[in-house]
Amino acid sequence: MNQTNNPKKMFLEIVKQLRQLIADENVSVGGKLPSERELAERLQVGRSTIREALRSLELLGLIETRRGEGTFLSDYRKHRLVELLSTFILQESKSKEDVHITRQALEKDAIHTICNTERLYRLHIWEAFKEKLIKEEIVREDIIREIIIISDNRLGLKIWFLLKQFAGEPYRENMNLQEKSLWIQLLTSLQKGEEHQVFSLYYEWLLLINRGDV
Amino acid sequence: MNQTNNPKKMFLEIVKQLRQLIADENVSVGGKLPSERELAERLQVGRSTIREALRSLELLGLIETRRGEGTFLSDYRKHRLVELLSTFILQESKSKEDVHITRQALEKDAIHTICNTERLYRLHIWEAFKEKLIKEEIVREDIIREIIIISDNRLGLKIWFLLKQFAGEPYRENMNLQEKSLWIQLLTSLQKGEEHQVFSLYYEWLLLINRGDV
DNA sequence: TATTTATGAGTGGTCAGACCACTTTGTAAT
DNA sequence: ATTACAAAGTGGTCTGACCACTCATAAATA
Repeated sequence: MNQTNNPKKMFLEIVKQLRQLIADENVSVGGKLPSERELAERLQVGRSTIREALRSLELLGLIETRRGEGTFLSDYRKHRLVELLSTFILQESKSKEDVHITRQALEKDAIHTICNTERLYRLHIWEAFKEKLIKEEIVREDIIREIIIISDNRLGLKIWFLLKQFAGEPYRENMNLQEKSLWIQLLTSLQKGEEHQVFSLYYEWLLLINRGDV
Repeated sequence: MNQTNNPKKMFLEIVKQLRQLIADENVSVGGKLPSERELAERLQVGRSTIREALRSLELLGLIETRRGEGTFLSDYRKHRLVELLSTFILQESKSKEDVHITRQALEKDAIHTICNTERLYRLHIWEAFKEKLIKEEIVREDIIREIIIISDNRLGLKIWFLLKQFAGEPYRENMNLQEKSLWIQLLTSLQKGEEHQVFSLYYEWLLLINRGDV
């Protein structure tokens, strides 16, 4: 008969009302929500229904609960978009190559961004890694992460971080002399904003670390 | 004392176990999950705990429940992540900008890939849209999606699709003459593999559609 | 026999009450 | 004034009980 055979899903209604309540009472980030028992009474539903709604929001990372204390509105910047994305969507396209490509897309974009807009910060990269690079112990991850951080795309950083984990990349290996040399050149060019040269070196690096696999 | 004072969150554990169960028993899209009462017994927890986990997944749109019938695994493409998070999160402009940037990174990477490797398929793009573009009704989304599809990065496509929804972009608007003209040029260049020219036009297009905002 | 109707088992939806574990706070003993 | 203890408040979980609904089966009917 009707397209949605469930005209009412109480717990969904509660989710909506909770949002309303948060807005109305101006609950700020970190602020405390009414207790489950109080909410049950105020919204005229059973406590279990309230809990179903709260647990849903908790899975999304929108609220935080602490036993014995209460329920708190969490920083919405801590949402789990990416995590949930990876959990439920990334599984389908297990293709390792897709992960590679996507991750590299983010890396390249960060490089592009830095070369074209962030003159001030380009210095930081080189300064931050100069000594470590020349001396010894440093892993690729630290450099690349820093590059993406400086490009100031937090969402991209999150996704990149996940993809890195997911692919089980050899990102934590120590670099040999050849690779270090390459990175020194790359960072030098990056500092100068020589985009073309940076990408040239980046691709050279990709060939170097993928000398066997993929 | 400890940073995470909640070592166990049963309902989160159940969410995990449900995923495992779905994988183990090879429940396919549209397939039926065990009843709540059976799950409670099998996983050795109360029915209310099972329900909290199921309701969380339902809010995400990952499962579908029908009273009197049961619980079913729903098409993952129907998930609600985007709507939900956008209502809570997207108020912050920086997030929105991050979404823009990340999405564009994927688009640019697809263009790059096509220009450099997919000689054979470049023809398809032009052929596929030639008539529609010149004639009339076509939305941006169709073209860009096709480009990413041809670049053959399925993961990138999924993420792009999500970000597009998330940002509520004007992707479904019809294009005016100026925009169409731009795309015709762009696709022509793309077909020839003239990367530099394609990017030039791409950036021109970005300026065009963002002529007011961002 | 074929069709309709009634029944009951199974399922999700909701509620109420009971504990438990934990935190905070206030009070009483020192 | 400090410490120790008790009580209240909170989330976490379980149990049992209904309700509303769907579906398969059996019974009654044509």
